[in-house]
Amino acid sequence: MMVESASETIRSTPSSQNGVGSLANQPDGGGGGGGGGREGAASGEPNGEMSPVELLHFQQQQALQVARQFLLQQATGLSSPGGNDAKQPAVQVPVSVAMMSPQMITPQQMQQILSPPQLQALLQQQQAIMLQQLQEYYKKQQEQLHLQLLTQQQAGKQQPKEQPLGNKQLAFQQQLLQMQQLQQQHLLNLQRQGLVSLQPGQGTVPLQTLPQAVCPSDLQQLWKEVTATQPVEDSIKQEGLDLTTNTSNSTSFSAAKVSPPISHHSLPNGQSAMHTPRRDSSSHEDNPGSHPLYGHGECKWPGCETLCEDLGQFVKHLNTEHALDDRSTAQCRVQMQVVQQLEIQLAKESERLQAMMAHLHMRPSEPKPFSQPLNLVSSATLSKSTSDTFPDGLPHPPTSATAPITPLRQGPSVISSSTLHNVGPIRRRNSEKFCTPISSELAQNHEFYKNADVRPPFTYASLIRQAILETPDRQLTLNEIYNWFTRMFAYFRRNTATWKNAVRHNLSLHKCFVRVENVKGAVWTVDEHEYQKRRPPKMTGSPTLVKNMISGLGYGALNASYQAALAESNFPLLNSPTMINTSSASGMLHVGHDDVSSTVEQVNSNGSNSPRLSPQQYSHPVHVKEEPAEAEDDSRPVSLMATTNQNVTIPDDRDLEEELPVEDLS
DNA sequence: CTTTCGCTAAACACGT
DNA sequence: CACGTGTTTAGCGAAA
Repeated sequence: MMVESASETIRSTPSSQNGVGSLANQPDGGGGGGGGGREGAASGEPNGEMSPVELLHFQQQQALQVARQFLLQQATGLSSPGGNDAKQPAVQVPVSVAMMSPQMITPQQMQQILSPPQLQALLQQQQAIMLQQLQEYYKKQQEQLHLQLLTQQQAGKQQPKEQPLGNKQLAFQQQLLQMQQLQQQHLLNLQRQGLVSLQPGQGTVPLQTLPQAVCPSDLQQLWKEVTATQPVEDSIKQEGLDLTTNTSNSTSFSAAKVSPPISHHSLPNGQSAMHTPRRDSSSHEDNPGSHPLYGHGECKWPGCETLCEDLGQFVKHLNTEHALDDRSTAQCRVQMQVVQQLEIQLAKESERLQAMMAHLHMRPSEPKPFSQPLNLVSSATLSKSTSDTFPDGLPHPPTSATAPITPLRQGPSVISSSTLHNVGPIRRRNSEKFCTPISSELAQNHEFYKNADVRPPFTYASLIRQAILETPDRQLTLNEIYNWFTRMFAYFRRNTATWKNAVRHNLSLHKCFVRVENVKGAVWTVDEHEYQKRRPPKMTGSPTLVKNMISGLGYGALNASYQAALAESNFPLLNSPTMINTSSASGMLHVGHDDVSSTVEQVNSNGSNSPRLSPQQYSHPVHVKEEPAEAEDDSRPVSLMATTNQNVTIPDDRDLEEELPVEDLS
């Protein structure tokens, strides 16, 4: 009797049991009380033990919150300060999209709705937006205060009598001061995230402590040096020029730039029309009459700052002063380096942010208890696993790092319906479906899963298999499997009891996992044959088969061998469905297409998924969502195209099966 | 509506 | 006895 409710009950209880979950979110629950007193904390409050990292996280979080509030206000039309909202409308769209939705959706949901890269993009976008808004807000506030102050002063002059006035003034000044302090602080925090674009002109902040990265002043310095240094031997010539074009936009540095491209579609709730890229700080580029290197009446060529009355003059200046010569190319190179550095920095910081978000948001503030139940993670495990992780992680810079160089990171752009479904409590089967491209998915996002506490969209079986296949000898002990899970997925660093049980359960339940006695115990191996067999349980031969295979089992059949091979080599490409989908990537496809094709269908229909994909395409699939009937139909044709080869193979699954088994232990 | 699938929970057996 | 490993059963929810 109890049993029945057990699962339900358990689900909810655990969270309380471990309590950790909720507490973790409000780290420093006590600190929370402290509220705004980060300064206090910094100066060594009671909990002076708070590690710098924690502090920083906390600060960041707060800064973000402030920004969010402000944005909400704006979105609500309460724009407080200045009445000149000329630009507001443009901003509002993104705001509503980027900010509001997160509010309505739990972070967790977001995680599940969006594919990792999307998430990344979204996060960054949000950050950028918030930062800009924040900056503007501060500016306005300051102006307003100044104004008020002035008014007061004047009033005071006219009626120089009571002290209340003096008091008022004082109050204002204090307010102003506070404002500035606050601003400084937030901006500082933001800088730490490497996202603020400080421009000499507009930065109100001293910014003495820019993290490790380049700070504007340094930059200027650098520029001067370069400029002074004159010609560099090996001028890059034309190529350099081209590069310039690419980088040019980065003049204003990351924040603003990074996000726009990533953009907004793919937002679950409303693909709210178009959003004008936020302008604010970088007004160029929206205005046809402007130039990325021209702003605020001066030339923005690094280290230049020459005043130009108008665009025409500027252009002239540009052509004369910054023509294609050694110096310019050298500067260009420097700029490239700068940008690169910033990108790296950005990647790092955003990764950190993700981790933070993942960590802080894990608890479902939702009525519906999610499967997320506990944060069992013993700190011990955590630290351990993380350390484990690092070695791996280090070599390759954060996923995002690689991407930024190109216009944007890989943009998955679309939300897979499957993912959408994930939203809820469980990701179950869809994972199954999508597990198909597991290796590729993993390959693409492993960095993400490693650090973000997101449940991977794969079944235990497929994960186990992946783990095993990844090893040279295709065999693992139970413990090694555990380790693989924790190493590869942040998600599995918690609730160990649960998922370990599930792993064991899967191992013994599925025939595809074979236990082999070994000298020093037992190891588990994968019987590919069984594995593939398993998927299409009922549909043998039937026409549906194909479809099922494609959708559900995808993986197994066709790619088995590919998979294996790929897996062996560390699941490098084998790129996902997406690619196909895109077809843009046609080049690479040949290898994986089998696999892909099988998967493609779904992908197409769902529209989503994936990860990497070519950015270009990205704009299209926007609306995806899930349109059952049509989507399917659509997808079909498409997949066919992609699949042609495949179809040839598919006709007889028998064949497939026979083929597959090839390399494993029979 | 039924079946299948995957997940979680839990009981139990065994060996160390 | 505690713990890890395996096996098995049961119930639930989602998808087919």
